[in-house]
Order: sequence, then structure tokens, then C-alpha cells
Amino acid sequence: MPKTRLFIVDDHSMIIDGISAMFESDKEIEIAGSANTVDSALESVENTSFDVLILDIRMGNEERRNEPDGFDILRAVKQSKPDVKTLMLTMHEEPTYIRTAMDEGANGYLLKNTGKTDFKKAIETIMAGDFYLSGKVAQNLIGFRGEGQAPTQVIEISNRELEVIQLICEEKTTEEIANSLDVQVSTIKSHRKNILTKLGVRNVAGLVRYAMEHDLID
Amino acid sequence: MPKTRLFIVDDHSMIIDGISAMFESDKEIEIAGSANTVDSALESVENTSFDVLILDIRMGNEERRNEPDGFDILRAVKQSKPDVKTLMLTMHEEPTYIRTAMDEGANGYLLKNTGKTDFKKAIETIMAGDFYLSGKVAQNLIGFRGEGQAPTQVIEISNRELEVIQLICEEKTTEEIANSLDVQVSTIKSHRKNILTKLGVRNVAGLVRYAMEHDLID
DNA sequence: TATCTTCTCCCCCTAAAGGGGGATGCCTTC
DNA sequence: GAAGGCATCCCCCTTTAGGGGGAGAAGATA
Repeated sequence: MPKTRLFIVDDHSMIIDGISAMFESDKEIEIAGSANTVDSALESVENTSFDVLILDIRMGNEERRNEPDGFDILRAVKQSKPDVKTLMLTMHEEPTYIRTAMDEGANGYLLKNTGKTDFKKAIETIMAGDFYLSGKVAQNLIGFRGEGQAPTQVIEISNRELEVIQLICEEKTTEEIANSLDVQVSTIKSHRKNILTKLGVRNVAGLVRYAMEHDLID
Repeated sequence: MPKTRLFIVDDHSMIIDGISAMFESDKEIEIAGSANTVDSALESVENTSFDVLILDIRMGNEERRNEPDGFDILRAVKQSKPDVKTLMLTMHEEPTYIRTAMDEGANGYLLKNTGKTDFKKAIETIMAGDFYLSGKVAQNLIGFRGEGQAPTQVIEISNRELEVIQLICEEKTTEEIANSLDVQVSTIKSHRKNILTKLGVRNVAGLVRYAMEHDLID
């Protein structure tokens, strides 16, 4: 049986080197290549042969709202290499993007605080055609945290609300957001109220923290 | 010559496993142990023999202002094992903590997007008794970004301002901050103004982003 | 059809934040 | 001893954010 070949895309070299070293002497897995920027990833992904794409979910999207991000890499790969499996990497436990990732054809969702054992399990799972979810991610997606505990409802943020969140995080005022989205100020005021309620935060500080901790921005 | 023994403390298992795997077949470096929580680190650091401590700068300090953090580990190790060298790991380029880390006896400051080559160089450097700084960290510390570019002044945030920043990020209002620091509201208003100016941000959203991106909180 | 969500917009109001200025001790550093 | 940073406090003021409520049109879904 030939080795499973990984292609790693992450802007933290340490993660790339770490995963590479992790499977250096592995009998079943080898590293076919890697990239630490979106552009180099888009390029070299086309010229490399591999089985599994390891992809940082928030890959290089800081401050650049209209430039390619991790999802563009995912789409590009899924189009040019339909057989390639994709394992998304994330720092935190955030259900917001999971649906999107699944729609785009991702095959797994893995937290960065995952050890080698679970990492291999994830790769085996998706190579077998199944979908892999890190435990905590799955918990948040399904919506509860344990036996005795009260179920925590899944927070569903609408697309429009996500846009508003991102603009708030870019230091935009309500008026500026209204202008750039071409709606009334009162509309954005409503969105702000709903967002604070949905996220369960008091003010912009809480909003920005939530957004950053859950990879809604960055 | 015996191998250099590393002890790794980081709450991302993937970093630990990555570094471990990175030096698995290395002739000069081996892993003596690791920990992924502050408590287990404080415990096992005492019962393990090693030469270099690899320590995540913002090691598990989320929401817990009065509990032990990375710096406590640093202090504990420096006291019980004075000969141990310490290499601080960080996600971002943030000069604010470097002075503190140096005062506490850290021997190096490394970005997590550092590859194996520079990692080994860092370990060699600090083993030789020198201080190692990742390029970008050093740039921010010294205060300029390149030849033609205008020098960027080093942002110096006072201790009091840092406290206020952290409380703002905890969704506290000006009045609540004033109460918890036992000063007048007008004082905190002044601090807020000065903080926004120093950080070069417009409002709380920018403040929180700055704080998170520069590891002032988390 | 009925129900739901999303997005849109409006009213009311209060609380909070931001922007300008100045001033005082206190401590450290030159 | 002068200079600078820090922390403290004050005045003025405008803008922004937040909290309560309601409501209508479009679209999906059961």
C-alpha cells in the first residue's frame, strides 16, 4: 500500500515543520509538500501530487476582505483534484464555519491542540471516506457539553450579521457600516443589538473577543 | 557531548508533538518532557532534569487574572533550576512582554512561525549563553522596520494602562473599571484616551484587536 | 396555508465613549 | 534642578452605543 501523501498549508511554519517531523519516519504517511502563504499554496497545490490537504481554516485573511483565503484554496483544490481529501485545522472551537467548510467539500475539522494519535486517526477516517470532527468541535456543533449539563444552543449568526461583526471589528462606526452596506443606520443598529444578544456579550469589547476567539475574523 | 534536553510547555498539543517529532532523530537535541497546562508544568518541571525550557508566553491565562501563568512557570524554574535556559514562544510580534521576560531571566524569544533551522539556531544561541530574538521581534523592539522606511516608535504601555486595557477587554465599562481600581471615573477616562492614542486605534474594537493580536490579553 | 427567519426600518430613551483642553504631585533620569 | 513620564483628577462638549419596543416584506420550509 502506498503512503498517504499530505500537503500542508499553514502560515505558522512551526505547525508545518511539526507535522512534517511528526510523520518523518511514519510508515503510512508522508509529506508531499507545504505552503505558508495563500498565493504559494494556490500555486504549488496545482503542481504537486497528494492525497490529503491539511489547511488552516483562517489561513492568511488578515485585513484583506477581498483577497483569497483558506476557502479559496479549498475550492481550487476540490475543483482541480476532486479525489483529494481535506482536513481543516483550527485554533478554536467554532461551529460557524463548519457548515461552510462542509458545503465546500471539506472532509474533516481538527483542533490544533490535537496530538499525533488523533491526527493519524483523523487522516485514516477521512481517507476511508468519512467526516472527522474533533471532539470539542463536534460538541459545539451538536449543541451540548456533557451529560448533566444544560444544552447550549448553537449560536447561528446570519451572513448579514457576520458582515456587520467584521466591520465592527475593523473599527467602523454604525454610520460607516450603514454606508458601506448601503442600508439605513437604524438597520445596523438593529443588527448590533441582535448580535450582542446572540453572542451573549455586553458591548463591542465582548463582540471583538468573541469574533477573534471563534475565528470569525483575523 | 550529551544531548541538549528540552522541556516543552504549551497548551497546543500540536506544538508539543511537532517540536518533539522535529527532534526525534536529532543527534544534539532530545525531549526530556512536556506539559500542556500550567499546573502540570509546575509539577513535572520540578521532577524532570533538562537544559532548556520551551515556554508559551501566554500559557493558559484566559480569564484568570490571579492564577499562575507562563511567567510563574518561568520564575519557578529559574529559582529551582538556575542553570536552565528558557526560550519563550509567542504567536505574534509583541515587544510589551519582552522586557518583563528578560527581567525574569528568559534567554530567548521565538515566534511560532519559526522553522526547524531557526529553532535549532535559537537553542544553540541560548545554550552558548546569549540571548536569542526572532527577527521580527527584534525589529519591533529596536523600533524600525527596514532601510527606507520611517522608524516606528516603540509603543510603551504603562502598567496601569495595561490593567485598564485588560479590564476593557473584559467588557467592563469606565465606571466599573474605576470602581475595581479604586480611582475616579475621570482617571479611567484619561487612561482610555491615552491608550487609544498610544495604540493608534479609533475605539474599543481596535483596542481589543490590538490587545489580542499582541498577546496583551488571552 | 401557516410559520419561521432574515433583513429591513422606525420610535422612544439613557448610558457610554470619545475628543479637546488643563492641572497636580511623584518619581526617575539626565 | 530641570525634564519627562506616570497616575491622578477636573472642565467642556459631541458622538456613538446600547436597551426597550414594534413592524413589514421576502424567502424558505413544513
